[in-house]
Amino acid sequence: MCGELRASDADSKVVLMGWVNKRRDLGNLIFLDLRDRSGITQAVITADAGAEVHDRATAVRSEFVVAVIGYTKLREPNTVNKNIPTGEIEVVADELRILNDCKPLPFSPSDTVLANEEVRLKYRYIDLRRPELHRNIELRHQVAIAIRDHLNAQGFYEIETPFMTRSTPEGARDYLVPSRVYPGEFYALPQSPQLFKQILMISGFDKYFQIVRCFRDEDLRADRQPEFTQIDLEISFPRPETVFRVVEGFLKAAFSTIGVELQTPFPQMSYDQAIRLYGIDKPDLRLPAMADVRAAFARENLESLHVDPELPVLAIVIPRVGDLSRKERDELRLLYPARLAQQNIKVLDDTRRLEKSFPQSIPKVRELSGAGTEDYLVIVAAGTVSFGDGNEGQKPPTGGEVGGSYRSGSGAAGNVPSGLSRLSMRERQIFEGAGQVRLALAQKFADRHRLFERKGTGDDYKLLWVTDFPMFEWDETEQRWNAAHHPFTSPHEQDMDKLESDPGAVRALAYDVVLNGTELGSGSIRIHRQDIQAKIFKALGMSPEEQQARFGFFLEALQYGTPPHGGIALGLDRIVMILAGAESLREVIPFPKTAKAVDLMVDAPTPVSERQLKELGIAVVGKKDL
RNA sequence: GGGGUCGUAGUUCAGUUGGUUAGAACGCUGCCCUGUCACGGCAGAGGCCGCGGGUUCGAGUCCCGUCGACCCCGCCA
Repeated sequence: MCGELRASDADSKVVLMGWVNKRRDLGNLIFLDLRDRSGITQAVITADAGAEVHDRATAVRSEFVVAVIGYTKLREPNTVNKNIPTGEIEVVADELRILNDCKPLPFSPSDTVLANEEVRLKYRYIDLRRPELHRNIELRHQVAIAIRDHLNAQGFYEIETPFMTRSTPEGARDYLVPSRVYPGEFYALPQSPQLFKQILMISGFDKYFQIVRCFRDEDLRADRQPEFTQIDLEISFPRPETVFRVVEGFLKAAFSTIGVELQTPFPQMSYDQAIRLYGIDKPDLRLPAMADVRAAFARENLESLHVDPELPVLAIVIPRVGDLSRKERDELRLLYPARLAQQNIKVLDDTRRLEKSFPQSIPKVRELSGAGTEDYLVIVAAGTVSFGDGNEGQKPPTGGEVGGSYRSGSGAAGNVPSGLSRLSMRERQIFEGAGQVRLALAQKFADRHRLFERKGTGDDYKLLWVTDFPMFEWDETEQRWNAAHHPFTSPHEQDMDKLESDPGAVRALAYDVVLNGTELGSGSIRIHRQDIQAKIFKALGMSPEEQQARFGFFLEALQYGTPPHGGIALGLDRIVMILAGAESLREVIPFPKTAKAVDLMVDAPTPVSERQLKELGIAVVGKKDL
């Protein structure tokens, strides 16, 4: 093939077939760069090949499909091309056959500057010829194979589940498929095979996996497509660690396809710790953690800064950025979340001025946060005075003495095993606000701190498990508790008694695997007992009728000998994206959709004929008047 | 649903304060060229300035609307 010939192959007869990547016509001497999926080889057409071959070579253009018959020749030392693996050799053509011509292209796979993504997506088949996309698709294949091999070796069965099904309990909107046989009724495409895999456990297939397409009708992002691929698995009789070891095993196998050796087991961190140290539930461990530096300041100092001394004062350290000018800092503020002002959260970014005002404090801050003098230091803290608005649910209490806002008192009892008090709403806002500032800064100064650069070692990839997620989240608009993961997630045994008294304190046996600040996958130990399931539904405020209507079949199944079970699902697209070093999922999916869920190549979705609609019993209403 | 960036030749881009003939590079067409690899040289073709409206003597440029691509928030494990 085109990318395989080396100096050792000199002087052999070869036939190369491929696309003309580039033609260089020097008159009586013509070079063709021949490309196939393995790479590029230069073919030479000299006068010796005869007039007919020469004429054909003259007629050739970019992306013609040709066959070159000839022999391999070592290049003269001064004509070797060091930029390509086949550069020491070339194929001297005796014969050239044009297998197919090619119209002038909207853009060329060999272009160094990429065309607009709209054009690339419309002519996806041309864009896909680019070696970079070829590499990504190959990588995807290799990763999938490595995972299959690993799971197969561990005794997992790959089992398919239906695409035409009914809604599963994830919270996203469904893609619906109308039924001709039952007009007015619909299948739903699975958001995940969640219930089917749990049923498989009930059926005794105690190790299941599937590399499977999932569908969610939600707004898209660079790392979200409406259809995406999950590595889905479920195990009977597991502890969370059972699942962790399996995932670590196949990720290790997947990463070894790019020559990276991962250290296992991955570190673990509770959700609570993640919020406190990183202000987010998917921490990027490549960057330093935040530190509460309240102790570095005297209470009066904080008060003089209008900072609430009862709440965390968080130092964010961005290494090797150095000091910033006033102008730079002003520009940075635009990057901070607008919410901070509404929530009355202060960002103190003028360290020099702080140092002047509080000469003893800043060295202590540096000590507590580990910030060197080369590093950029920002402090995020809760403001005491609300300027005008600040109306965000709980106003900071007026008056001098400021307690934590509601709920923080109850947490001090120490009922959380980590020994930390439970986060109040206000504390959460501060941690999360600081976490966002931290990420914004890290992104902005990536080329200065250089922590995102790849060295090609396992250090480039910081993986961890985040555990002990809260079981429920409070839904402000609906004024009720929602399942944070899904309603079949098992609570911690120690927290069972709080299901009714204090749902917000119940921790779930749920876990995420996180890589460099990206959530790769999410799973849990499931509920296998019907009585506990009923309690959860009750805590969620779901009536028995509603339970029956949505999950009746499953609740029934639970009662027929369900083993303890649990599992996880990981986003294959995201894994490959990170391994490929790509910025977008579209770079690792052969036929992706746009941010508005349109396939520009086939032009989908489209309206359908009245006849088709009628047969399905569907009438379209609310078409935009045009 | 909200915010931002962008839309000019096949492609990537430039286009001054609103001014008369809208430019460049690559690609394309023709000619020349035996060591190129971003080949080189000469000549040429190629434009609904996304679309619709407005302001103006005059709009690629200003205003309003609309469509599309991308990024972010909301939403989504």
